[in-house]
Amino acid sequence: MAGETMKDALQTILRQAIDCVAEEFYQKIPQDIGIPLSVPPSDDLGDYSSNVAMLLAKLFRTSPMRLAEAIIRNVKGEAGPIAWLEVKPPGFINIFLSSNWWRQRIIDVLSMGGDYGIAQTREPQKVQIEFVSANPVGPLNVVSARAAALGDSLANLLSAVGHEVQREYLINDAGNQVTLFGESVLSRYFALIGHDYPFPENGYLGDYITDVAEWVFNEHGAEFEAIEDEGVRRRFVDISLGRMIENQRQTLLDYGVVFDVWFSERALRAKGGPDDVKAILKERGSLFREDGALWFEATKFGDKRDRVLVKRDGEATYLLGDLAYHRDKYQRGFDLIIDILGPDHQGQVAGILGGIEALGLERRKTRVMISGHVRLLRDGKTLAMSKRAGDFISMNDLLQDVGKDAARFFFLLRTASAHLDFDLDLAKKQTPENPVYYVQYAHARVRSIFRKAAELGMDPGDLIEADLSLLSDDEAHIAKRLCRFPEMIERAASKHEPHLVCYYLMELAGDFHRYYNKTKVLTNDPEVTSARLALSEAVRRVIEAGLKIIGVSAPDAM
RNA sequence: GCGCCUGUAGCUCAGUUUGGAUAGAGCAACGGACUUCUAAUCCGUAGGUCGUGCGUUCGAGUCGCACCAGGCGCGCCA
Repeated sequence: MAGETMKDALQTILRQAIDCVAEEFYQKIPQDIGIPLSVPPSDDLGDYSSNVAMLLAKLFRTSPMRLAEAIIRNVKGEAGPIAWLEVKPPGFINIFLSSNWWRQRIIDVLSMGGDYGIAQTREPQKVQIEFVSANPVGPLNVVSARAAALGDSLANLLSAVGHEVQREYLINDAGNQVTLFGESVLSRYFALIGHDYPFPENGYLGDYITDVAEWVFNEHGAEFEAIEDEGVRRRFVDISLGRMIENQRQTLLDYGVVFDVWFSERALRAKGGPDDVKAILKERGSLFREDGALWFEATKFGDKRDRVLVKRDGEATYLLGDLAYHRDKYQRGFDLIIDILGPDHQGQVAGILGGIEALGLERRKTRVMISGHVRLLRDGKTLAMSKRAGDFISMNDLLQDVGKDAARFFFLLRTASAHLDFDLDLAKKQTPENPVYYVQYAHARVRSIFRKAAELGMDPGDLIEADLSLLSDDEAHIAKRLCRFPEMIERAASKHEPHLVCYYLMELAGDFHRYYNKTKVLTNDPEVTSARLALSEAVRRVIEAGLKIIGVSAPDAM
């Protein structure tokens, strides 16, 4: 069923039935009606359920119950997976799939290998996701860690449903903060080579500045002594900056995140990006001068106030650079541009989107997501952090402390925009309170069963050949969950909500843990054992696939 | 003041996009299960004015309006 989920199939079947009923009632139904399908609250209400009769009753001038009855009379599903249908007041159509059909789906999982849940969408899009994009003047912090988990998982999800995804990191390598960073490092560096150099006002105080200075000194010695020379100074700053960027890249790599493009803002400026934006906006009549500054008439494009693009001193503002950047993205031909911004950037969203529109670009191609605040808790208390003073928990510290798997999983446990309390003690605990281990343990348990089987000299044979009809209804219930994996992936991808993956995995792991405690997989009956091993292996593969999407490892043993 | 986010069990949160059936999970509490493929697990008990009010609807945690509470953002900073 590559590319088509169970839901799609059922919708088609219902649609056909409704068309038949429409003829019966001499009614035309609009083409664009959707057929809502949901999973009912309990198993005795069916495997899927639709309220479509309640929605169409008025149109058909009949009661929801009568319409629902008429629809199920017209369902032709003899050969299909539908076992029977029921109508329940006030007009639900409940669909029961045959238990045997569910069991057979285990084969799908096993035969599709790592591709289970990976479907081709109807319209593959070229998508760009830009995230993290932290200033290269310091180590990444925990907010970046959250954005990284979010962006990378979302990218994985969108790829999984067939989009072509590019991960991009914008390097803010132009501007004041870079100068300030350079001066800060320079001061430490000069101390190392035995000279005085004033530490800049509002300079960066963190230890990492000294680390960078030491690194430069170790690599290049006193080579930058002649700092008065503009060329020497520029090289010093570039080298220091490069070191910092490399540091960030390494941290992200440790986190399992690899960017396809590292986009330099400086290069964009050199290409004249900001000038082009000014020219276009001027031509379109969206600029004006006031108080010696150049303004963009953002209020005409949905912003609540106008925005400065070029300051009185001739310097470009952040917004101008960002508009140039977005224009560049549009020129690169993406169908969808996703920006994941930190919570402190929410104030500029209206300006960016307004500017995009003012440039004559399709505003709706850009989707801005705000990744929420992160508050770290230790011993039940909030950790205060100050970046300028260099007193904060970096992303590196976090990875050292709780590890990549716990960090990524915890960040995805909340919806993207909500504030998040990250309990460092909990994330470290190797106890059932910690959901990461719960899921990983289920995976390791399956591996363990197979190890045991081998130890006992059992030959499970080719699992695809297993006689799945030997499985019980309890086991079919797990197969149902497996079938919903592709639906969940599609939903998570289209809604841009990677956290759904975590919740699905916790439920599937729960199913398996319960099963494991209740049922022995390895038995004296080779046929039953094979069938149970097939189910277990299918569970393992789905857990592995789900964990892969959120960038968490699937251990063989714990 | 304006904008964004949040308010669901003692705690941390799903569920709100597209209204639907007895509102879910984990933790904490209490009581149980290890001669067993890993007890990092499982079984059971208990726990709720879905912030408040009004409205729309056959039906509202979900939609609309108003209000209350908390967080954040509102620069010719990035």
